[in-house]
Amino acid sequence: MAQTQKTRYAILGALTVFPMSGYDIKKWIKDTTGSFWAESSGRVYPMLSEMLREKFVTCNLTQSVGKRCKKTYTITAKGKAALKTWLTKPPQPTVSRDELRLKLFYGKNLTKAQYLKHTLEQQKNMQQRLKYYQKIQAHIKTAHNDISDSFYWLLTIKGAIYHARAELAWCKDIHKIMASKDLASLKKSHKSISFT
Amino acid sequence: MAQTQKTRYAILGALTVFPMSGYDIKKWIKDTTGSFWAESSGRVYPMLSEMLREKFVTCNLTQSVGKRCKKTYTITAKGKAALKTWLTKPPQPTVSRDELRLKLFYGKNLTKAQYLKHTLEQQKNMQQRLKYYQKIQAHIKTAHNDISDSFYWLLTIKGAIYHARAELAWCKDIHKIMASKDLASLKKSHKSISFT
DNA sequence: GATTACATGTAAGTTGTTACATGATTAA
DNA sequence: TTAATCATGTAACAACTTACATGTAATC
Repeated sequence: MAQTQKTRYAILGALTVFPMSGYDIKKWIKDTTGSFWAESSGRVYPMLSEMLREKFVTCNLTQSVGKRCKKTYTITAKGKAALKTWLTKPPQPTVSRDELRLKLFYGKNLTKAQYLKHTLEQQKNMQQRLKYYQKIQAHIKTAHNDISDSFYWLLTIKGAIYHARAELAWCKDIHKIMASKDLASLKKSHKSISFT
Repeated sequence: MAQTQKTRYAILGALTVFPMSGYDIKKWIKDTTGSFWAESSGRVYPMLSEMLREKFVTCNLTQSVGKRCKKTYTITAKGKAALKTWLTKPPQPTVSRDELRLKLFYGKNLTKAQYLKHTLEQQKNMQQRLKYYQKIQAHIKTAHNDISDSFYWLLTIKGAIYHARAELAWCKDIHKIMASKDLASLKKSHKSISFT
C-alpha cells in the first residue's frame, strides 16, 4: 500500500542543492550518489512532470547556449516539506542483489581460476573506486565553501571509503587463502582459516 | 536485450546444495544469502514451473508429514550447465539503492537529532548482524563436514563481517564528530575532520 | 484457542530499465 | 567527420512486490 516512490526524493534532495534541469539531475545523481543510488531518464522526466503538477517543484525555461530550451526546476516549500518528512522516516532496509556475492557463495561450482577472476576484478574495481572517492573528498574540502552541504557529503564519502577498504581487505584475504592452499588440501585445513 | 533473470540462478544455486521445495528454496535464500539477496514467493514458484518446462529441474512429489503434498525439485545436468555458464560471467555491478546513505547525504535537511537517530539505528542493526554472522560462522565450522560448500560459505560470511565492521566504524566516527562539535561551530572546523 | 510454520500458488499493481526519437553543439 | 555531450521525452517491456486464497500441522 505504502507507495515508496523514492525517485521523487532523490530528485527533491538534488534540488535542495541548487535548481537543475532533468538532465542535470540525472547527471548529478550519477556523479554524487552514483555508488549507492541510480536513476534512469525514463523515471526522472515523468517524475518531474508529476511533481510539477503537485507543486513540489516549479519550472522556468532558460535558453541554454543555442536555441535548445532548458527547463530549470526549483524546489518549492511544499517540496521541501515532503522531502523532510521522508528524510526523517527510518530508512527501510532494501536488500540489494549483490551478484558477486551470490556467485562466490556458490563458488563450489566454479574452478579456482574462475573464482579468482571475479575477486581480482572486484579488487581492481575497489582500488579504482577508492582513488575516485579520495579525489572527490579532496575536491570537496578545497573547492566547496558551502559548508552546510559539504559536511554531510564528506561523511557519506567516508562511509564509501570504509566500504571500499573492507572489500579490498576481503579480496586480499581470499587471495591469501586461495594461494596458500590448493583445493585438494582444503579438506584438511579449512577449519583453521582465521576469521579474526 | 540481455535478459538477466537472476532469480533463476539463485534457485539453481540453492539446488546444487540439495533438492528442495519452493518453500524450502525461499527459506534457504533468506537464511543463507539473505543479507545480499532476496526472492519473493511470487517469483520462486513461477520460475520453478518455467525451469521444469525447460528441463533445468525435475520434480517429484513427496508426501510430507500429513496429507499435504510437497514438490521436491532436483537440478538436472542441463540446469547445472546453465548455472555454471552464468557463474563464470563477470557479475554486472548492480547499483543498489541505499536509502540510509541517500538520507544522510542530504543530511543538511535534517536536525542533528534526526540524523543521529538514523546512524544509531544503523549501528544497532550492524551489531546485531555481526553477532548473527559470527554465530553462523561458528555453526558452519562445527556442524558442516561437507567441505566443498562450507569453504565458500565461510569466505562469503567473512565478507559480510568485514562489511558490518566497516559500517560500525563509520557510525562511530560520525558519532564522534557529531558529539564533539555542535553544528554552529562546524563552519570553522569541518576541514580538519580526519579522513584517514 | 491462537499463532506460527509449512506449503503452493495467482493476480494486480508498482517500479524500473532499455531502446528509441529528435536534434543542437562542441571537441577530438 | 565522427563522436561525445547537452537536452527532453515516450513506449514497450522486464522485473519485482504485495496481498490474497487455501489449507494442514505443530506449538504455545
